[in-house]
Amino acid sequence: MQSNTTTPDKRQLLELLAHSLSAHFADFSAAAASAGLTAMQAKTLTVLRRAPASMRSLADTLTCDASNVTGIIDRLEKRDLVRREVSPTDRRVKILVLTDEGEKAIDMIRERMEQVQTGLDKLSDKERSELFRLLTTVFPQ
Amino acid sequence: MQSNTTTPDKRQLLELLAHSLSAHFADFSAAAASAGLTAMQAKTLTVLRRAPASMRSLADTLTCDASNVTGIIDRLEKRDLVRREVSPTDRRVKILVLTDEGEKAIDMIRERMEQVQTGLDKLSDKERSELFRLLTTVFPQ
DNA sequence: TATTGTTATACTCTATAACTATA
DNA sequence: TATAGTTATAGAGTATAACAATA
Repeated sequence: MQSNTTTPDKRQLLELLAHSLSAHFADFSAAAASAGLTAMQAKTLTVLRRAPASMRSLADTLTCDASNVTGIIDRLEKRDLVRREVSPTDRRVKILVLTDEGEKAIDMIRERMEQVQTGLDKLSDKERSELFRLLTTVFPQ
Repeated sequence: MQSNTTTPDKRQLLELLAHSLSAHFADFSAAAASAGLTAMQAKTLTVLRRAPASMRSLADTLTCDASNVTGIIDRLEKRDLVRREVSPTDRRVKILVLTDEGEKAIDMIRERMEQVQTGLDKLSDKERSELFRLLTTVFPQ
């Protein structure tokens, strides 16, 4: 079986990527909103779900200025989703830890995403592997 | 040649999509910033580059409330990148048209994106076609 | 001296609700 | 009445600069 379409050029692929990622972001925002969170707050919880982090390293991961993280964490801490702890080795550093409620919130959002993103279910195992490989090539980790 | 990796599950694909989204958005924001624009302003110019649109339809395309569009267009119009015209058929409707300078700005950003997104250059024609097909399947237009 | 985190400031984006002018 | 667009308001994210505490 052979495709009868011509190879898409770089511009077409960029437009499709923009559209696809935009759709993904809309879904993520909606999933976050279903837990009463913004996309940025949900992303922050996702990062801290993997491992606790300092304010500094969180700012690097979120690629935003450190001054922004203060406000983001303030709002999450006010809702008992995140806890600030003082580092035992460097008293300047705050270690950010997810509370049990914070873990529950991000796990719920992640489940919601798996329910909503039905497009991925249309792919065969072989196609999933190929999409994974291609995206990793285009956006190296 | 055969891959020795197992098929990624849905969660892994979702995480990769999130990572790709972040990387692409960071690149787009940087490209927009190089023209002194925010990502939202650049996206607005991208939409209007295809065809003029009313405030209402632009709000639908940007998936935000109509009240936001007023401010976004205010700022773009103040810099002579966009022009409001009154619709000849319905005097309530404003038609948004890109100025020559607005066209120049978004074309420059698009060129910058093509230079920056070098990941796509790593793909063969066949891989580009396959990525296009897979993304269209997962995120239908 | 350098780094971590915070505060102050200003701007943009966001949704909601109330308003106007047209249809 | 219903729709298109605006205004007012409040909250969230953003960068910059200045600051205190600690290394």
